[in-house]
Amino acid sequence: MATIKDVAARAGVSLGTASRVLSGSSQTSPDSRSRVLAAAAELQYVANGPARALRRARTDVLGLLLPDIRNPFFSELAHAAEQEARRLGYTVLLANADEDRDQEAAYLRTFASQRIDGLLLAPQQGGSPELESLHASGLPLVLVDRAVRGLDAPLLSTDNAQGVAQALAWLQAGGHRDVAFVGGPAAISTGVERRDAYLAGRAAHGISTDDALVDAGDFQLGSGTDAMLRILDRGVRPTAVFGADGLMTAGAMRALRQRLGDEARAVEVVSFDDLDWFDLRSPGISAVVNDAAEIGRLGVAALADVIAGRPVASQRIATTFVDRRPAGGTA
Amino acid sequence: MATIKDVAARAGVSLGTASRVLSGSSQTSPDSRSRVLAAAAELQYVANGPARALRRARTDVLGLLLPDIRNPFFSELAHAAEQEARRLGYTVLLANADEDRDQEAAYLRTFASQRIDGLLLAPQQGGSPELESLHASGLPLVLVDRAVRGLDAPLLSTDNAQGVAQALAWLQAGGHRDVAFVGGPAAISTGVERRDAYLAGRAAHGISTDDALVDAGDFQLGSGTDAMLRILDRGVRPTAVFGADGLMTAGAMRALRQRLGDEARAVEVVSFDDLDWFDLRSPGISAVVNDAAEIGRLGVAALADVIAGRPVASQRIATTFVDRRPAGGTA
DNA sequence: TTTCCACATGGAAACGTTTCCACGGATGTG
DNA sequence: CACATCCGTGGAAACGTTTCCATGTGGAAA
Repeated sequence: MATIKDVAARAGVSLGTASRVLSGSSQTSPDSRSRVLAAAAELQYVANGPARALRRARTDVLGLLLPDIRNPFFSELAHAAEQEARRLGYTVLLANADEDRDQEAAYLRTFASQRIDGLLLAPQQGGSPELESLHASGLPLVLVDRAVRGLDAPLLSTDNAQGVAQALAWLQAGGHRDVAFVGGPAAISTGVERRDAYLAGRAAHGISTDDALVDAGDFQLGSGTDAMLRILDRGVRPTAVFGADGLMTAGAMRALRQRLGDEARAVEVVSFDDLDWFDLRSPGISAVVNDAAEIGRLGVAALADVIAGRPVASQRIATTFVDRRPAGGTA
Repeated sequence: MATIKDVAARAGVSLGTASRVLSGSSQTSPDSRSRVLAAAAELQYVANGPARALRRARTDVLGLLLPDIRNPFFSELAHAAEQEARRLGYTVLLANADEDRDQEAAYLRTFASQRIDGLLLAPQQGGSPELESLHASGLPLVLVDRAVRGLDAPLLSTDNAQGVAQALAWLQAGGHRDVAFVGGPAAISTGVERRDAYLAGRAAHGISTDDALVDAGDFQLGSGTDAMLRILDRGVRPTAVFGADGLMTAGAMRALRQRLGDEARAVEVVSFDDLDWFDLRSPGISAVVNDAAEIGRLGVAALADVIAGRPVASQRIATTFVDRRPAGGTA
């Protein structure tokens, strides 16, 4: 593999000059410039990233650490973040914590060792010593989707209260009293915020406050099934279901079908997060639209600001709502 | 940020000894060992990855370049690949080509510059100069899911012919004659293989050979809708649809609903790729199960073998089939 | 013509590791 | 007791860049 030294030799210039041409950092004569470029092309020169990173003390790499890449919300977020990072000249190192604190900690160590320029993180519950020390070390850090108690970093998150209010209004318009709520983990900020907003708002929207109708999962599909089964097995018979994320809503539908068979279709469904296929089922599934792409984009932009030393504020992203109730309603 | 030099000084040993302790490469006395470890802990020493990579000429990083991370097939593959890589001591650098050749080429350059130890690639159509030269440079390379003409690298892919045969058998059992086929791109090997197997096998399974029933997309959801709309607008009226991947199948269903409304439910659907929610729709969507996780796992294992210089052979992964036709059939 | 400045260049230091080499002391064998 | 061996260590080179500093050459200004 050719080094810059080989390129310099072939071009008949010094190593320093070759570097100046190749990195474009400083003025060079048109003559040496063209000779170096030609030599580099002939030798198929590719700069050695680690060497460059070592010397410049930056890598132009951003870390993106997500809880679950198979969750469409996060894969969409990752996609948008990557596009934006690319636009800003960064490469993204994507890692998947699998909703597991140890794995998150392990990746944080890896990132620290790789000397990434900044980290975009959708954290696990409660932080970790690794996260503390990474932040304490001054690594530019931006949180997305979820907050960490006691960690002072900019956060880009959904306006959960707004989204829940939209869902509640929709439930009320449908005349529902017995609504099953499949919430998220009590240890994750989005779980808490959505649950609290729901519990606080339900009475005002004419919804039963019977807590037998409420259960929770961990934002993964199977847990939504389990939670809904627990609810149904308490003997209640909801006329609508509200899931705190897209995957758990899907899981809850599976539970409904298991217990109620074809009658499951009579139960109206609303989800926090809109998935691709929610319009394909009949009747359609209404949803709070949680703009993952926007969060990813803004997150990377904010991270770039932090890296550049510009001030950055936390931000709530507004939700919209898509009503897929068949004309005529249910009630 | 503390360096190994600081650690050595604090422990009262030479730089070389500190390195030997920290990297565990060579014997050290218990005494210096404990002193170095203590010093490292006190200083919160984190090894500088780029420096290490520069010196050792390896990074312990694998590249994973996928066409579309939002496609559940690939996000599942990525997840499994990452787990396996982690198990083998590698970090994964994940990148998303977005079904775009230029972006793929750009990432290949980035990977080359980062000096990754190996690349797991689900390529775009027809390769690229960047891919050629990367492979020519001796970078360990394993392909997943898709082949590249003229590129001699191990390939782990689905047994597309088998999967199509399973779908054909199912269609025949359902008594279908007019079957719409939404194929993949003619430039991608999986697209070609599935289409060829279907076209070659349909007559023997009692399926119409009218090519008005056949169209193609690009493996993304919207393209499935478009293809299906084209088919329907030719005036044919299929009793079943076969989609060449999960997303396009979903897209085709959207088209059916647009054109046929509630009667769309009478059209039976079978998909190459099983998605999470195919059992939730009624009637259920039958599917060829394409084991993305297995491909990801085996791909990384194969890549590790290539890196270690062990011989590696291409491999076809068998498909299974899940029949979700309601008892009693349709015919 | 002389002085000065700008600018392109060559050489060398520096980034933080790993690893080679040589040395010294302790251990074991004859 | 003498010699060979082994093992842990210190010192230094090397990895491939970027960047600082000094030098020389050109042209512009006086």
